[in-house]
Amino acid sequence: MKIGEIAKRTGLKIETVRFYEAEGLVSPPLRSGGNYRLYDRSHLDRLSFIKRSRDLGFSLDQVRALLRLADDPQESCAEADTIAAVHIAEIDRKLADLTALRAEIAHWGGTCTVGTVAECRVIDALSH
Amino acid sequence: MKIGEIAKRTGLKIETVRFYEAEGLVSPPLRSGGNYRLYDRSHLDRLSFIKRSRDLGFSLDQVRALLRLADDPQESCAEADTIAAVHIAEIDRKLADLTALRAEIAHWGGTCTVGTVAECRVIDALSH
DNA sequence: CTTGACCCTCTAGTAGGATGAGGGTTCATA
DNA sequence: TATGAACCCTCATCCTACTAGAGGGTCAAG
Repeated sequence: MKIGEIAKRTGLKIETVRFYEAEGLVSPPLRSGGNYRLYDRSHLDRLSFIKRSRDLGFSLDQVRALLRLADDPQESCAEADTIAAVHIAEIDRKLADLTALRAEIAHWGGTCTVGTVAECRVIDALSH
Repeated sequence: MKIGEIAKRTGLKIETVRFYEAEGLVSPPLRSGGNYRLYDRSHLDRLSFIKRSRDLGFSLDQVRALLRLADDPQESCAEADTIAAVHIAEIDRKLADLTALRAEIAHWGGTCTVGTVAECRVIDALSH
């Protein structure tokens, strides 16, 4: 299949598929006579794996490591577990940060649409 | 005061202070005979405002808009309210995303440190 | 033979800085 | 007077993970 179809099937953009190839995350596919990339099932699997990992918030470096592991089924699962655990910890930290942020901004009280900036709670909160 | 001191007082890095100047968020300060930047109280206030806004997650473009408003106290508060409301909505969206993510990853079950990649729940979940 | 959909490479841009090279300044101390 | 440490300067390059655009080639249908 050509790049447009694999993009549609994986949910990636065409440019992103090419980008992943340039980054070495997928091997360069064969080319047609007209120099078009021709993908097969294994590319589809690999790109889907990447897409899914990215959707779950793993960084490209983490994806790289996960792919390396997935490529070698004899390898121990420990490293994959560690990557997942680190990622969960990151998510929890971000959740805590955002929750605190939301609380702080919400604490400013409702809107104050009627007044001028001079009495604006938003500007005031940022100034001190 | 020189850039090192204002950086320490605002909690910004020296490079970031210079970056904000290059971006037009703060006006260029006076220079000493030796070409050092010399800041005064107004710079300190402005940079603190920026730092606080950034810490609360506003983008530099949002900060720019907030600064413009803060500079003109006669202006209506409505725009500042809108910026804050948009930001809260963004935070809520991110919170929802991260919560869903966390649930999905947690759903993989605990770790599987003992096995090989072939039976690894992490790799398996990413493959399908 | 042309039109439109698709594909190619290469370059540059995005946010918000971080890092480093290669220098100049200031001030206290030897 | 020299010198060393701490501070400052500009300019260029790098980071993540793409995205957009220029300028062109390919292919099938009508």
